[in-house]
Amino acid sequence: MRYAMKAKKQTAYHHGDLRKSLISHALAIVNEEGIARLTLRKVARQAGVSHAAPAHHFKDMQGLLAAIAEEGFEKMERQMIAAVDGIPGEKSLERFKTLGKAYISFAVRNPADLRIMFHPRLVDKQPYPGLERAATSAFSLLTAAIRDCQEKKQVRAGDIRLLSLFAWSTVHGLSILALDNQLVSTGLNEKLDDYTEDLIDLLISGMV
Amino acid sequence: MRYAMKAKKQTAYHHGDLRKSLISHALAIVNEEGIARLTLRKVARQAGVSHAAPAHHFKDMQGLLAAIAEEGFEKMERQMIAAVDGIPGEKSLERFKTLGKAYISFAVRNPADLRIMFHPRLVDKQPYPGLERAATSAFSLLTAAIRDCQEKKQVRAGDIRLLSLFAWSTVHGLSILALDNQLVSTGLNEKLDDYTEDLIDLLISGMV
DNA sequence: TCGCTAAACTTGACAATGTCAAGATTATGC
DNA sequence: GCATAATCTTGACATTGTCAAGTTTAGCGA
Repeated sequence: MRYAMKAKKQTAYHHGDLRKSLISHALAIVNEEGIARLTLRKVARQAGVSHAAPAHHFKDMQGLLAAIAEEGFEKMERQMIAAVDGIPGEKSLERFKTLGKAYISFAVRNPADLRIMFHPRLVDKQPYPGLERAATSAFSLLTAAIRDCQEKKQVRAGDIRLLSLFAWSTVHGLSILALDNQLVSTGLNEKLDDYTEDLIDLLISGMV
Repeated sequence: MRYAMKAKKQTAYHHGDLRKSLISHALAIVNEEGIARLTLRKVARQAGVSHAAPAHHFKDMQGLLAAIAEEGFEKMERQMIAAVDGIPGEKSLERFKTLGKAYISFAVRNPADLRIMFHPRLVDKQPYPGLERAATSAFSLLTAAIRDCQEKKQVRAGDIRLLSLFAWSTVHGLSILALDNQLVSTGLNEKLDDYTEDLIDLLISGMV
């Protein structure tokens, strides 16, 4: 259905588009059972394929995670770009604010992606140049937006790295806390959107 | 050596203080090899004990993690309290700032603890009331400090939960990024202390 | 269309792991 | 000093990640 074009070529032996199938099944597992229960063999099983099949697309578990993370950063970047699409260039602060909200929005709506994107086993991205590129590229959206605000005097001057770090920490911190359900006990989860809005206002008032 | 008192009672069969030993070996493993390589059997091996021994102190892997996390939150809280110890009560903002720095300092100096404290498998703390208490208690230090600042008009009025969330997100976000070495590529790791200082100043300037 | 090479996938095996049940050893309180 | 509980061991089982070697299929040039 989803891979109709390839499905015609599909046989009992060749899957059609196993790579995509494995990735989407892996994401489903992480979403439904948590990342602790993600297993190479389970992914293979759900894709209807032998337990060693994934190794031919991703060398090992880490390879699978890296591939998912890379696509995750790309998805996030696309959504961030789409979010600021209609906003005119002179409204720098508005664009920055929207980027931050898009980051959190992506995190909350795609918890599985975020978990894998920041998985402990992927801290060292050097073995995966594609992943490294994707992560850097997404992050540089924030940096560029802040620099733009600085140039238009809408944000205080100063070390761009410090300001980026501040913004990233805040936005990433809220994301992690939110999708860890660390907020459930505080009753914030329901009004997350409101809080996100207010939080970013606080963030900005620290930067101007 | 370390457990000299108990060591006298130690025999070939009974360890002496296996619980503490297991915890410290687990932390060492996470520090040296990363949390992905933490294994119940390895911990048992390093403690010089059979592979099933840990089960008698912690029901399972999750139980071990919960115990370590609980002690981690307690350690963090103690260090945060110690950090503000000499600061007079009227310097509310100074106290809050110091708490934030202590949080990050603890995170960076005890990466293994922090990783376990916020381990995905411990998101649901309900099965571990001690852990839940310890976590809540540590977090409430921040909240109380902010409330105190509000009462002394050193921080803007408003929803205390929002401000706490903001502070926690920022501080926790920087901690996570720092100990994930997510900052290595930006070259910030060396000057982390300076950046921490500046970051919290930004944080506060968003809150006043 | 044939045939060959490489890609895609399977089968089988191995060591390691978490966890359980049952047994052995030691400490402790009465 | 003895019963009982706490502490630890032994052995076993299903499951996992990862190889190595074999099987099936696709793509492609002649």
